[in-house]
Amino acid sequence: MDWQEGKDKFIQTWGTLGTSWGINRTMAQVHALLMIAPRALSAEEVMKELKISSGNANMNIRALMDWGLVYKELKPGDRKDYFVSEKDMGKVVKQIILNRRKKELEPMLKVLDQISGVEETCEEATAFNKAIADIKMFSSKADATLEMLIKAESNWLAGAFLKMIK
Amino acid sequence: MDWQEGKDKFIQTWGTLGTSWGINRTMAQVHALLMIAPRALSAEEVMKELKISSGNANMNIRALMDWGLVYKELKPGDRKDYFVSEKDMGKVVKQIILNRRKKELEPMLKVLDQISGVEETCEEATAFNKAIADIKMFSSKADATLEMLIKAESNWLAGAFLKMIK
DNA sequence: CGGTTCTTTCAGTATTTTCTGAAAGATTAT
DNA sequence: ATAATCTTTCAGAAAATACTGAAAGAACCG
Repeated sequence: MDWQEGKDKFIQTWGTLGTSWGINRTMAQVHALLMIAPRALSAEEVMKELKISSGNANMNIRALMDWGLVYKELKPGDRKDYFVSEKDMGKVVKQIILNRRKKELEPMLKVLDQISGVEETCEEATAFNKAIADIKMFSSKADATLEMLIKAESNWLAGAFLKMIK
Repeated sequence: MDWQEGKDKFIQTWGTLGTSWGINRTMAQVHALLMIAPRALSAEEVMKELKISSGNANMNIRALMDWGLVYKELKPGDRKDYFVSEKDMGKVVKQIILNRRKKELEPMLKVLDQISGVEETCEEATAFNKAIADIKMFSSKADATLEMLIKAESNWLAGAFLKMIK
């Protein structure tokens, strides 16, 4: 297989994967492109490579920077912005977990607190309280674990895996 | 807070959470509803409760059954189908991991194999091979770990957490 | 300054995803 | 069989999401 073909296939696949994780296709494709680029790319190069508009490129690159997956790089004597991706998959996953924990798990825990202990005026209410208590316990445990993981060393993932499967 | 209010809030929140995980809102809401129900519900009850059409209810309930998160329950002398949700959060998460591993991680690994080792005719191709090799190694590790987890016993998650945070 | 180059915004458009409801298909009872 | 009840399908409609490109905004240069 030649390089061009491999590259296109990878970008396409990564985009599809992103879609099923609630990340939009283009954002995932930009990420894929930067992951396999041997050097920083300008927004213009990204636009051309993926055949997307300037607005689209700009917005998705920014989103990736917000997620901490892509960094801006300035070259002396050049007015363009260049972008590089984090290439260590362990760090990529860590950033994603970090973001999602904050954006999803934390709000969920907040709501669970709010709706804990409704008045048990009927069978349904009793079942409800029990279910919510279970979910809350599980979620808190998950939250605590994730917090620990992201604070841990850079090689946390391999370590965590080892402990888990022991 | 009274029961009705808590229930609505939970269903709404669970639906929103589902959305950001690539699960459609209604499917997540049906799941939420069944999670907190003290007994099996009929499709009709689901439709009324969530104010959705029969087709929509039917399709999403089926999807939940495909995921192994909801089971059909028949009552003697009643022609309606009733549905119950898996309520043990550990099992719910396990099912989800199982499904996503099969639907996402496995195809990804396949593609990575296909695009491994493109001819190194330029700088880009070399960088590409390196990036792909990294991603492949990481993904295989993750895959192996997940396989182990889902084969482990039912209380695996709590156990894993305990080991991790120790 | 005024010109040049690059970045950002956003209203309108396009695409994708999801939902509805009526019709067709099953299943059971009489 | 025929009717009654429940389930499934699917074409078209609606809603949600993402994209474009032109215009406005910055930053830099001479």
